[in-house]
Amino acid sequence: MDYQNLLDRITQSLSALNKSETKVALAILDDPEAATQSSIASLAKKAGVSEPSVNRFCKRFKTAGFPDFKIKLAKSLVAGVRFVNRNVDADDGVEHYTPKIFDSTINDLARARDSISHEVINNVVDQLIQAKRIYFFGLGTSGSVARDAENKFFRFNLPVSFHDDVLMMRMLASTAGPDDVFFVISHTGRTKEIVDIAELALGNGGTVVALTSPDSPLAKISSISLEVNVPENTDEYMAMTSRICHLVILDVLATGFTLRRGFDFLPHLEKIKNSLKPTRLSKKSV
Amino acid sequence: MDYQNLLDRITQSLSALNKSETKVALAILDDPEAATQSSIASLAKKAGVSEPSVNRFCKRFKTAGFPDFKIKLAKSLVAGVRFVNRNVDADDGVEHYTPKIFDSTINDLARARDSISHEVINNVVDQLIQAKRIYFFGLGTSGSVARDAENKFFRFNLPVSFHDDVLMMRMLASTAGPDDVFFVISHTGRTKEIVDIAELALGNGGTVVALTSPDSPLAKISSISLEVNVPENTDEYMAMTSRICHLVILDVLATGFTLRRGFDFLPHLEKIKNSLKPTRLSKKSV
DNA sequence: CAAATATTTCGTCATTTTATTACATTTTGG
DNA sequence: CCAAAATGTAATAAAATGACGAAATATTTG
Repeated sequence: MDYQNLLDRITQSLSALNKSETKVALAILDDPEAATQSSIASLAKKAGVSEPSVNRFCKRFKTAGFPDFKIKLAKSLVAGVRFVNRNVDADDGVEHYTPKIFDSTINDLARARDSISHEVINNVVDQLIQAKRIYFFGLGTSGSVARDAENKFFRFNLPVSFHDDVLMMRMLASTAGPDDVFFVISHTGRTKEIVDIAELALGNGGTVVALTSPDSPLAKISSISLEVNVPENTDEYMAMTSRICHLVILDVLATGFTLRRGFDFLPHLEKIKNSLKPTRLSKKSV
Repeated sequence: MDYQNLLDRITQSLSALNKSETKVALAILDDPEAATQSSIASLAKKAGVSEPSVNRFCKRFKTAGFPDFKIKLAKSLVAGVRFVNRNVDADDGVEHYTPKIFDSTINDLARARDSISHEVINNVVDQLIQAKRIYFFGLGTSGSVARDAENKFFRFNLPVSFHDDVLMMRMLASTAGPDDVFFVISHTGRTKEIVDIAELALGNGGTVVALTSPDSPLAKISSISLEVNVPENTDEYMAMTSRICHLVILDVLATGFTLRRGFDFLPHLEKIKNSLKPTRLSKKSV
């Protein structure tokens, strides 16, 4: 799926266009909203070119024709989903940086959604279903992701734990068995300790599922790796969105898990829900 | 502009449609993306109705005609605006539930982006800037969010800690001072213990910032409350997206913090980055 | 309750609008 | 002045819409 915004592509290639194409481009950029509403004839008239010129313009941008072009254009016009230039500037006020951060997160999620391998997800769900025991490992930010995962999978009545302590990880990895799944989370996939521990677990017959970036050392050695390609943000201001993607992927896995196990697990989930009720203030009180 | 999503409107009015209109609606909902690509003829065929029926359907939804309808539909399909029918069904395969979960998360983020108060964010950033000490509190899932927050704010060279242990929380709250900010995270905002602790901290002169749902007991008593309205998911399969929103809001706050403090902090961030380098495997190795 | 009538729903077909293709002409650059 | 690219003209094809009437459904009335 093309997540490169059409409107931006037009702007960017303005200089590379020939005479009539430029006319068309300007006519569109002048009022893109109007362009999505008009017929090829009226746009041609506005641009001062012939209808086939407009048509050729559309094909130049790899769209099937004018109607298809209009649809792609309309999509790129939707409020609040500008995929470009969403970096925070030093002089941004709160009303600028807030939507920018949301948008860049949304953007990365959309990317992850379209690039994730369904087959791998299925395989990982298989592994989790078969596991007698699941360990979630992560350091730093990924530690929080691992902690969240524990919280989630714990509800499935499975022996599951999370660890953000390399010594514990090492000990557990060294006693790994064939029924143990080590779910190792690492944004970079190149933290020495983590890679070592994964290798240790593998060496002892455990299964290592990695949630990390493509082609990283961790991804390479793991039994299965869920690879998320989130562009590294060199920008100091920028949030690390990879952890958000990781969390959502864990949601996906948990869902896959529930679906596979079938409805027999719902009562169990209900029990956990109920166990929390006494700790809540009722909606009416206070 | 109509910010009521077309796809949404179709789903909602499903019950009010007559026979052939229902057929058209189902054909569209089955694969909205495909619908935006097809001609009136092919859609009519897929729905098993005549072409004018499709046309009438379009006009029923206050669009000029089929082409206009397709454009409005396309807009409602853009990432972050898929408000509809994204609940996981029991018979969904991996290729269905994966995008659904991503989409519903994206959707909630877009909602949060548009509903969050910039003024409140500014106020919270003010509080964080002034704070001599920041405590992030959270239980369960929100504990992971708090942990992530600690990780993030720690980089600002501030005394900051996270706690997911109610006893610790209580002790810290009971020794609260005017320079202490208690950043309390709770999805529901109605966990007794948490509300008690917040009140304790307030009583001792501390500032309580809540990240929770609107009108909850916690929101009501806190000094400032960042309210996120994420629709409660009754669906057992569904992921809890509120924590994702919370994380992004913390990213926003961290960004606001950095911007406010100015560039003097960048060297400090650089130092932390460098401190992690020796733990990484180089890109070339392995 | 049934027949008659009105109303809504929906398809057929003709018409119009819109987009595309093939080809001719013009322009541009060497 | 020729070759190649760019652009327009006109014919064609495709798509969408409108007018109309038949069928189905609902409503009234005897």
